Amino acid sequence: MSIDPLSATFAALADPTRRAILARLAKGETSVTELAQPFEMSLPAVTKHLKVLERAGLITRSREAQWRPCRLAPKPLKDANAWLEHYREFWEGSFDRLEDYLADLQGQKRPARARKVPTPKKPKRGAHT
Amino acid sequence: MSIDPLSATFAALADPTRRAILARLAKGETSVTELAQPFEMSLPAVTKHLKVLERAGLITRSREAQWRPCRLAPKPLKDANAWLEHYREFWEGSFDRLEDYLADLQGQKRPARARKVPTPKKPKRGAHT
DNA sequence: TGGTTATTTTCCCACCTGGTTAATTACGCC
DNA sequence: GGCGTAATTAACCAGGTGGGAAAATAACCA
Repeated sequence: MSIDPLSATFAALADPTRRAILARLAKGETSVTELAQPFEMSLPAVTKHLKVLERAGLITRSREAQWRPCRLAPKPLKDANAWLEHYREFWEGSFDRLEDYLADLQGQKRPARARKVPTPKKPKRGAHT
Repeated sequence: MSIDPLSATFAALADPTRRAILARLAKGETSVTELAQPFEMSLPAVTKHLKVLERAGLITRSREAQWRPCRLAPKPLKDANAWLEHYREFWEGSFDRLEDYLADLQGQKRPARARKVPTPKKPKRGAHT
């Protein structure tokens, strides 16, 4: 599995069953059986999902007699959000040089768009000193 | 692959290489070769990453002579953020009944925590009518 | 038409994932 | 100790993913 926590978090979130589990957990701590209730899958399958969530640090588990209740843990969600936040300016419409080539898109009939592609190493053939 | 877009998005974000590609793309559209530059991996490997990102709708590709420049697309990031936002109250410290059992955690020496586990089906044995 | 550059496709590999069923562990209770 | 409930582990399968090397495309240039 992924070494870095952020990858583990996103990987854990990349499954509808696990997201549903988190949604349910946001309403309060529950047992595995309770958690498995709304799904069509077997209990072991749910256990595996919980393990993924636990490895990602998204849930913590305690022991209460023979129950292992799960509780939502905030940190990974917070970290994931922090990463996304980093791009907020982007999806909200105002960017760095992004608006530059967005504007460019509008007027892509103009020959001015020639600078769009950085042309990384084209002139390497004879002038790369 | 995942049918639902959100899963596809999170799955795409669950890889450091792909996140690095997005970070680079946030600074401006570039070619595949340029994008592959900072990584140790082969060009085909990068192509595959781009395909994952494209399937998730995180990038769009155009054609500029023999280059297929990639551009960051905002929607999936926005949607992922919207999903996370849903939990913001949670990681920021004030929740529904969450604060209930968080407070409970603090005083877990008190026998009051007996209600912590919902005890889904325990009393079924003789008094479940 | 042939050459050069950019990128993708194909085929290969090892490994993780999501699911199954069957067996096993962990408690609490009587 | 033995039963019942909660949950996990084990073994297995299909399929996806991340990587590589080599070959194939695509588009421009001369």
